[in-house]
Amino acid sequence: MGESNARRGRTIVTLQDVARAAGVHYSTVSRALDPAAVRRVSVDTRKRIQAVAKKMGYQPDMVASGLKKGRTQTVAAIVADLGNPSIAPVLRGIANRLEPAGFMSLFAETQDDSSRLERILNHLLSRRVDAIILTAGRVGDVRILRRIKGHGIPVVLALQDVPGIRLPSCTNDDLLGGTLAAQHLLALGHRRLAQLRGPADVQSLSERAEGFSKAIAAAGATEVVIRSTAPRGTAEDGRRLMGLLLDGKRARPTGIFAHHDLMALGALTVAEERGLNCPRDLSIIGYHDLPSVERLVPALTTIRQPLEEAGRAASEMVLHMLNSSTSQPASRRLAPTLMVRQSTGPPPEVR
Amino acid sequence: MGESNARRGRTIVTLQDVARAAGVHYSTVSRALDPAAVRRVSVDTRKRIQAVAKKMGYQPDMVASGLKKGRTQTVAAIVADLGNPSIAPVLRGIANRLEPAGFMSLFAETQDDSSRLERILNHLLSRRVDAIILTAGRVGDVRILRRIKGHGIPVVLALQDVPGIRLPSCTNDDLLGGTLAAQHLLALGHRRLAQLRGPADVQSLSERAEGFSKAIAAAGATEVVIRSTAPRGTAEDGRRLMGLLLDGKRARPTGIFAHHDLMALGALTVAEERGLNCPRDLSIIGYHDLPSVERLVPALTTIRQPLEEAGRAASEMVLHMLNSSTSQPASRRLAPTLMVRQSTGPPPEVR
DNA sequence: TTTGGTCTGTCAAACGTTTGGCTTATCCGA
DNA sequence: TCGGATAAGCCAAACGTTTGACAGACCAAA
Repeated sequence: MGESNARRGRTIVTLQDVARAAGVHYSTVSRALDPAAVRRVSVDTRKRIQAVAKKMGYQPDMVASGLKKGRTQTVAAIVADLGNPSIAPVLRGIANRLEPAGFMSLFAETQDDSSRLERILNHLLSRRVDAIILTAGRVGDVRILRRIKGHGIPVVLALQDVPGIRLPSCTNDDLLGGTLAAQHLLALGHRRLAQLRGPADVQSLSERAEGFSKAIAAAGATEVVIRSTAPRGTAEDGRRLMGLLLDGKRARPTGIFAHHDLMALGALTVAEERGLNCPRDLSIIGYHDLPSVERLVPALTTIRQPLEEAGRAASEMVLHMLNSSTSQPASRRLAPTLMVRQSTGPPPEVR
Repeated sequence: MGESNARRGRTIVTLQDVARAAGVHYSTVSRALDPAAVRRVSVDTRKRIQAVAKKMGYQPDMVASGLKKGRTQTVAAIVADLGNPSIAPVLRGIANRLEPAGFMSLFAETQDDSSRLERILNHLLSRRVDAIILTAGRVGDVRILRRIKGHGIPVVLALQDVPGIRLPSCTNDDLLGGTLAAQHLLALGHRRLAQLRGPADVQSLSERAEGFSKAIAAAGATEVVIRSTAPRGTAEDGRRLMGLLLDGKRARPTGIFAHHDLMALGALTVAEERGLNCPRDLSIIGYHDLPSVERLVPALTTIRQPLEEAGRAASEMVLHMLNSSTSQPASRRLAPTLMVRQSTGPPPEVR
């Protein structure tokens, strides 16, 4: 044995090696390098051993340590689609929060495939990751999650909720997002408003719609409703819905809330094509604050979600659960913020 | 001991447990479950053990296995910036190629921070990943890479090259990309061409420029060169450079090659602002084929890089190196393809 | 009956840590 | 000088696998 190391030319320095070089037992080396085990080794042997270890380039073997301790100082975040632009900031938030706490974050992608999710989870469990963060996926399989939860390691959700199982989660407050959009337009003086909806079966989107509609109703303004086939939330949908809206027989609304920046973009181009100026003739507000929309002409007013914060918050929950295995932390809803730019302004009748 | 498992309520089923239930020695269970160890256990005990293992929900412990075998069936891919839209397809290519070969892919992000890269590499090594793929990062620190390479595990580069160390890599042929752009415009009849350059210190970008210029020179056409301060490759840069180009005293070029789709977008808006129609008055070609540019008006002609293919190719190299530890595989350059859409057409003088 | 060979399966030693318990050595006060 | 406390470090048993060596059973050939 040890063959494979030798064959591959690895030069693994073990506790044994350091111990031999320092003239002590290897358990002493282990303790000398473990900040928690102070008092078991005198200050100067500790110093000496540390020096030797450093000189020899000793790196603790997390695999061996993991086997013994049952923990590996690793947290995995699983996402459905790495191409989703909302994801990178969340993962960054996770890594940046977890690293100072002594945990490495590793990421895996399910590609929206439930069987792949299962394989990933099995692998991670068998690699003894200390916790798992599931973020922004349509996770159909509650059964799998139940098994993981039963396994005893912390599982928290970020940017999503899974019905049918009680897991701490950290989501964006889409109700508030819709409300903010409405309040902004109302405050500018708009009285006829409309929304370009995304897919209704996504919970966060129906919350956006609800928040928007309620705020309008509360202010006594009117909402023009578009009847249409189910949208998917793309720029094309934005064009299509905006077309329907402008073709409608009712008085044209002046304030438009698109459920996604891309839809807002589509709507903007249609408006321009028809000779309507934004924000002079109508105001458009998007959702997500995609990286590019700030630099559009006109720069898009939109709702920004605190994505890094979501990752951080999820990590806090993980750390909490790792420390006190008893209580499950409460789920959190994060408040989005309104980014006011050039695509919204007072309606024509006010000026 | 075993405390931590119990305390956390984990129910880890070990070989021992299965062996007890099946009434055999645990090493027999190990062999019964190892497809490579056929012939060491009779076909019916094997069947029986497999059934018991399945019923008990046995999952092999990769940590223990990793400790014993020195391998963990895991490959890590390290990226600089997960927000880069080119990255997700590469990672997908990696995961999809490696999974059928029995390896799990895990991802980590350096956030373009060299010290973080070092921490990540140390962690991964000490977790005994079997290979590392570095993709699309500005990796300054050759020293670190040398150490990893000396460690004996396969390291391959995807979408980047690191000068100063010989590592197998898998990059896009930007020279060819530039050539394709030029040839397309020349074939349409354009004789006055220009490029909107990205940062010159990025090797791939200077290759694009070189491929473009050489093809033009070879065809005897003229290239209008823009003098400007260093661009960063954004939409603003596109606007700025296009502005300079249109303000120039020389005859306006009709074929424009932008080094990045975003620059092409910026250029397009400037052209429209000045009343120039694309593709009637001038043709614009971008680079990258970002997800959105297909649905622009006009849809952008651009160069697509085979990103998934890059991930796959890098994975092939890894597998090759894992199997035959002797030879280092040859680096590969992948050919980009031209995506012809509506933003290019024959120049005015030809029609 | 012995010899030799194939099949199955058991034994036990690793892999590199962590950690409770134990053995010394040292020091202090009586 | 002695008993006892404390400090410092050694010992060895885990953790859950993998795997070479070995043992017993069975069969065929001699």
